[in-house]
Amino acid sequence: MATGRTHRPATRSRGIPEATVARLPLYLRALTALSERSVPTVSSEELAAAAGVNSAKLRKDFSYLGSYGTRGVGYDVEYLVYQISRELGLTQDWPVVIVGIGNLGAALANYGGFASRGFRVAALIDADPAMAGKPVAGIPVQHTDDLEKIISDNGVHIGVIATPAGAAQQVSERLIAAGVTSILNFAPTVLSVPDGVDVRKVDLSIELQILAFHEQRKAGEEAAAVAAATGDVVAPPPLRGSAAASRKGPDGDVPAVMPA
Amino acid sequence: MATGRTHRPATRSRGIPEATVARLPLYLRALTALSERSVPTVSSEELAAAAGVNSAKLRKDFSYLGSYGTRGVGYDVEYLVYQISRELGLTQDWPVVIVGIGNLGAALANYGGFASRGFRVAALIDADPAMAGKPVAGIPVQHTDDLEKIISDNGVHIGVIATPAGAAQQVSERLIAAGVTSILNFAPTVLSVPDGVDVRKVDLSIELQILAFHEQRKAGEEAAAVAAATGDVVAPPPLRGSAAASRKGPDGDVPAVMPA
DNA sequence: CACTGTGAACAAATTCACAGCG
DNA sequence: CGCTGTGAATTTGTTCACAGTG
Repeated sequence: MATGRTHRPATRSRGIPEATVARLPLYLRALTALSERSVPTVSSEELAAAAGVNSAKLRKDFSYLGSYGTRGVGYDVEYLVYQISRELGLTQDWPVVIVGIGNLGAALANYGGFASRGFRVAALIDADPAMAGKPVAGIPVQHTDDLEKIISDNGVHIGVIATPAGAAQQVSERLIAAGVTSILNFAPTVLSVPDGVDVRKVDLSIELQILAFHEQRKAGEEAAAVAAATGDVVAPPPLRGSAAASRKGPDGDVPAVMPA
Repeated sequence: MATGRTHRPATRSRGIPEATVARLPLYLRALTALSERSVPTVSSEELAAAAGVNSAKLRKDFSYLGSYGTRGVGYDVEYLVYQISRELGLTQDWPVVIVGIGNLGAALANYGGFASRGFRVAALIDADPAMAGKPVAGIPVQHTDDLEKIISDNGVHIGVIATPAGAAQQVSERLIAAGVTSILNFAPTVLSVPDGVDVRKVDLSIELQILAFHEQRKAGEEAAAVAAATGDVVAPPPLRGSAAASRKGPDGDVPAVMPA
């Protein structure tokens, strides 16, 4: 849900569906685990279970990559690991910079999963002069002033923004001007970037809000079940403020279980 | 991309599309910013720009909530803030526990955006006895042994897992047994949970891999553009291993720009 | 015979385009 | 007139179900 498909609108239809791309890392992880256990082959059924999807979807996904399975047998684990890695571009090493070395930035720098799969933390950058030189996760923090030089010296194309929201847009502009074309944004802001730059965002509070929505709905359903049994009219779960006077809800005036 | 739509498969069609739910927090954030600047009304166009979506989508999204706008004018900011908050269940307070107080867990605990919007960190839990009692973000860390009691004493329904991958499944089982029905999972594993439990996952390395895919594609396109100009044949960007002998690619044997 | 690969059916999400209201 | 709200068209994603192959 992150990338605004900012760049080229799928020029000549050749291409793997975005939804499939988003699942490839999942398959890759499951396959890597199998590989470590020296499992030679998997069926679509088994692999799908391990990746948490259904097998039809997995087979369809793989069909976009090519015919890499063997009918009656399944997929060769090692071979698939290789193919997916290559498709994702993980056979090369991607230098990454992290900008904003606060709590989160430090946590990201320390995150092991980074190095394991094709990514290398090339530099840590922070605006606080007091941080400069201090090592975090074994890498000395550098000052924002040198951002452009760091990017170009290291040939960085992928940047991670873990700054406060207020700084994110400006940081992204500097990153992009210096040559970054993919950004992973942890700051709770919408970045506006030129075409050709991909942005994905990770936002704790958005995820929690989505969970809260479903959680509230569950509470509503419970109440409805009870009410259905007792014949009561159900009021929407939380307080409904004074405002909601006389506006139309989605379906007229039906006393719905969900807040109208 | 996270929730496996684990629970009830949209029982009686009444309901807001998942894609819309996922955008409501985005709108809410943009609206909150406007509200702080005391802007009284916004058009769908303006708000859409602020939220990083297009205006048709925004209007369609809002139409699922009801008719909250005024034709010729736009939307009342305060009123919309209230309606969306209510829809997302943010008019009530959600106590949340964070399990796994390592680098990431600590960063999450310190994250301000938590409290701001209806969420309250009710407890921090870690398996390391040495951590017990130590305050993180002003909250004393408690030991995993007391997990069940903490959950039920605080009426927690939402849990955040920031443990190592190996511990995540077991932690989720304990959380669920104790009453949690929504989980935000930062551990790089697929959790398997019973129906009725929602899981959303946040995974740095998956996001980076998706970016790498697009990044690689960009490199390919550049090369293609150059090749088109010079008449060269283009080889797929990174090394292609020895394995790829004689398998079918997605579209026969066309010498494609993208790795076959 | 157990599996993959895939057309065809279906469902969800997005976008278009405009009627209709304030 | 300027905007929202929404049917209809389109695109994207998922699932079904089975032909075909090792």
